[in-house]
Amino acid sequence: MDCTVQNAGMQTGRPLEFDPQLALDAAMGVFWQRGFEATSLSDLLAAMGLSKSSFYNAFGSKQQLFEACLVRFRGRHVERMREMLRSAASALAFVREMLLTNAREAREPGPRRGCLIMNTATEFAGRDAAVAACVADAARDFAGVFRTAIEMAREHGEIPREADPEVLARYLLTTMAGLRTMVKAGLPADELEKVVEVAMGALH
Amino acid sequence: MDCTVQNAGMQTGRPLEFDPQLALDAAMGVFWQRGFEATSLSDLLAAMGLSKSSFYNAFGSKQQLFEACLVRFRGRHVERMREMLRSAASALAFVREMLLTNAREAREPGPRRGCLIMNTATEFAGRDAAVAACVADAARDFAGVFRTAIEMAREHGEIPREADPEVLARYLLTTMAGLRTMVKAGLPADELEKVVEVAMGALH
DNA sequence: GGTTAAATGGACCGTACGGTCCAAAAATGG
DNA sequence: CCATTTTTGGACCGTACGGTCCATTTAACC
Repeated sequence: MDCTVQNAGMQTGRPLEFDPQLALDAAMGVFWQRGFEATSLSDLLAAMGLSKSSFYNAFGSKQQLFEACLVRFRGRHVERMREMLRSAASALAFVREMLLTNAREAREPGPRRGCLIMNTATEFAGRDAAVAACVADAARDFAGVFRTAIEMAREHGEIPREADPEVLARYLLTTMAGLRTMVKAGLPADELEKVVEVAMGALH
Repeated sequence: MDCTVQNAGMQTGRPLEFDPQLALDAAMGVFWQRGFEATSLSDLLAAMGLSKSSFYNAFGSKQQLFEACLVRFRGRHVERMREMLRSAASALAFVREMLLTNAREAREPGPRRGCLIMNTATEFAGRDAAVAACVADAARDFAGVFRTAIEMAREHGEIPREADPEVLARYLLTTMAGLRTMVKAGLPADELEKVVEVAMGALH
């Protein structure tokens, strides 16, 4: 990130040999799967394909990299949510699909990663203010998309007019976080899908 | 634990100088607050007031101690839930109170610990089978109490007769986990209390 | 008070951690 | 092909990790 900015202005000399964005993605994957504490520097170097020097040149420190990953994750997933909302048959259909997507991680074969933001809220947010801020920002963004969906649903009469979009949005975010936790706790996907239907019942 | 069992049979020689249960409680507190990875052996020794030798004599290893803490936490909190249910004005009142208790952690001044079981599900359960089993067992117990409450509520006509207690119980557990995550993410208590009311709406 | 069994403090183990530093290599612009 | 600028690998830093070991102390039983 730093280096990108530096090089943007005027560069002579050897250009970067790796793609910082790609390296960031790789790092994000590791953090996502293992969390901050359990991820060692070597884990990161291996995943990113960097030497230690390049790593510190480009990303500063483990924690700075982590924060960059949080920001990247947030941006990417908020965008994905917005796309889902745009292409959904209805606002409520989007909400259901969103929750189901979370529940269905339990069906995937590999390890359960959950959501990087929620994982971080649980593991790390209490100990570092900067990280806590990243998490809070991301949570606000996610809730914002839900809020938009709720407002749309209200316009279309899918949910009662007196519903409070802000509260319902936070409720949906809460449910999402809960689903991810239950996936990690080992509940099977089909039971979580039933839970989603119950959760949807709170909207009308 | 080991030593307790050993000593139970027939002991001559010096008796234990610390209370294993108390030490276990102290360790649980540290793990609860910081998680497994972020808790160092010295943290544990300081909190438990033990020397390294006594620690390993009595508890085997950091991870064995952690699993013992999980079991203890589970037992204690399931019992606490059962008590709450017993002394509640109604089954639904218990459910509401339970969720509100989780939401209100956001109002407490100190650091947010969440629920040791949920924290562990998020941080650690994916990496160790024994720990995952502890988490799954605890989740089943918690859900069991909710299930009992739902069945009682159904008997008393507080919720529709056609409700599925098993699914609703899992829904409540999911909501609980979500609330704890949102507390850690920094949402204020009064907003989470509104979320609880929305969540209760899914029961009827 | 001797014997015995267990707990105790503290030295010690190798390893891995996150992070720094530097000399050498390499790719661009002129 | 030279000069410049940056990357690069790898040596190196001190620290802390989780865990082992042992000589000593301690308390209970006879």
